[in-house]
Amino acid sequence: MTAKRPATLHDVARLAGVSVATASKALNGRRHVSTTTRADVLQAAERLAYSPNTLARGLVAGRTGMVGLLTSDLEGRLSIPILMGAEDAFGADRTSVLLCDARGDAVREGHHLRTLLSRRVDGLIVVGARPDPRPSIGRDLPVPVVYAYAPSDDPEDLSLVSDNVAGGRLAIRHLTEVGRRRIAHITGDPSYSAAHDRAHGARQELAAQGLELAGDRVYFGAWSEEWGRSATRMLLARHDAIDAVFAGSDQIARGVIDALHSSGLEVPRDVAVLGFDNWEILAASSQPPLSSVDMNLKTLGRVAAERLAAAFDGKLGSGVEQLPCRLVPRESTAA
Amino acid sequence: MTAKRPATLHDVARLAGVSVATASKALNGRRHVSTTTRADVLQAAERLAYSPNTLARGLVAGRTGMVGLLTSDLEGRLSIPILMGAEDAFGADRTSVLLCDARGDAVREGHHLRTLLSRRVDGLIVVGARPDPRPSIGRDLPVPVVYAYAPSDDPEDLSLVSDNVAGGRLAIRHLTEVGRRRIAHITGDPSYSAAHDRAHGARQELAAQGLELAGDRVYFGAWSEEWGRSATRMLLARHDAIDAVFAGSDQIARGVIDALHSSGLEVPRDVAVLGFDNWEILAASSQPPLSSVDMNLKTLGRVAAERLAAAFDGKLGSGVEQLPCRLVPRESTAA
DNA sequence: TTGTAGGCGTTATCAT
DNA sequence: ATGATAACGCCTACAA
Repeated sequence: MTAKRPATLHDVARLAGVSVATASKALNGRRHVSTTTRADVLQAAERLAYSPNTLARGLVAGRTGMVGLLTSDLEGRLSIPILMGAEDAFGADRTSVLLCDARGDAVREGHHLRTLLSRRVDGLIVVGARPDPRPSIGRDLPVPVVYAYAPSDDPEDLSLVSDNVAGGRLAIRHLTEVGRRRIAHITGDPSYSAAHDRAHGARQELAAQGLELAGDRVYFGAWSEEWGRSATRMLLARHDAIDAVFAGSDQIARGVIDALHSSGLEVPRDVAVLGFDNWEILAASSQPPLSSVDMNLKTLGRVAAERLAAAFDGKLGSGVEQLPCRLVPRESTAA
Repeated sequence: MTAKRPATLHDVARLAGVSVATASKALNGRRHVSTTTRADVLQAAERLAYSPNTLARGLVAGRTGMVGLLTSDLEGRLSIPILMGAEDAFGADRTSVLLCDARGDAVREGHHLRTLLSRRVDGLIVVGARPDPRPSIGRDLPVPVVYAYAPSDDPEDLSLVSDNVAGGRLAIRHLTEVGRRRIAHITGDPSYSAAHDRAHGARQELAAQGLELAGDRVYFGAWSEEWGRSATRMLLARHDAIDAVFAGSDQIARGVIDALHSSGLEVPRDVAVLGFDNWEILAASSQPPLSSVDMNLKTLGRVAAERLAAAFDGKLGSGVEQLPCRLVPRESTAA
């Protein structure tokens, strides 16, 4: 409620009747402190509710224990899992995350970048809004930078992305494992490289199994339910014997399910539907619950943190590192 | 990429051939510095790409320019808008936000709290996962605390919440304005005070207009699509002449729409449907797009920041402050 | 107008 | 085992 100045090491030392140096050692568990002295100091700290000033500590250590998370993801759908993964990897007590939302605005991003650097963050994680290459935030920054989800367009930077090709393969493998053979692929905006990568992976796996893509082609369109619905209608109008749809996103998948139901088809009995993103709120509450490919964003965050931590002492790698996706089966593809 | 030590004020001063004190004054625009000296210093700073160390500055100023955002909201649906509002109010360059996710774990929350305090944040915003009173994080904290979305159970704390009663009234007013008279209310888990508040507001406004709740009672259940569906079926089984449903959440609303469609009813022609939360991803991609009551979370964040800023010099208020909701009309309630 | 000196809270070095 | 003391980078009296 009110403002009483927090106790300093000085206060603790004085109360314990020792010097600040001794108090510091005692509190940090360093050697060369007698057991009794240590106890005295600890007790004094306790009494004063002493909490070390991390700022001052950082000043001398040359490390702040903070990393910046620079995102353009307006809803937090990407940045929150990534943040959680990073927190897990760092250990929340040693490293805190400063979250800055650039809201897709380059000016604001530059602004946040300067602020973060002036706060002397130990490292930076840059999260893009879409999984395509994005402009690098610069080469000669004083701290290591890891790009997550959206890779940097500078090959010298280190980027961590989901392996969308493998994700596409994974999707088809799952559908064939549950016995489907006539699989169509409805996906989103063809200007997204991720759409092509997933489609490419799907084709690879189909070919490997001697199957062909149902519906004659990949249905590119938009990342929306509406596109899922209309593409499905187009697909059904061909009167192909479809028994599964691999959708490029969960939103599309919901549209697909919707259109299938409208046509009197049952999911998964007549047609299995598989989504992508595993956006919990959409996938779990879908009717039936939607199987989906999860991009392991939390792992992405964890690995980003690990790479940063490694870079704190040593050097950072470069290039694009692909991380595997994971399949989350629910009822929409039940056997 | 690599680690070259950032320039310090010392470096700038040396390059400009002045003392650090003069350099400091020049850079901070203080008086008693000759024009030429100032120019020299600025130029030196420019050449060295000098960026002041905010930590060191905070150490002497006694203010860090950081606030902690302690959340339990796993998806960021609440905390991200609140964070954005806070950023707007503070001005992102003066104040940064440390986001910590307690993941609904009291131990982790205490941990984060200690970390934030030891980082000497200037203030704290606590965001709960559900809009019911939550345990206070403590009375005698050294910094001002504002609770957002979920109020503190300690009346001495300052809490900012959405006015759910007014939200309920708003919902009914909108539905009657588009000509509906037989309005039912399907809402979520009755253990949520927000469910009762919204229902209460709805009843108030209905009474004020001389109307009665259709369906005989408020349908409490769960915050899920599934409940929306089954409640709607129950409702329709009564063969009342419903012409609108006010749903307690967007998820419920989607279930309602789904069940209405299954019964051959058209939205909004036969039955208008209004949601609550205005969760963009759900509301906008619904079929038809869902009108919804928005809790103005961004405003909540902005006001939280304002209250904190006011508390930095002066004292913080207490009690629960209710902020108005806003209606976002889409097609599901079109006239 | 400019520079010197002290202090913010901590840690680390080096005497004692 | 303990305690001065010097950093860390910055700001601000106060002196010159």
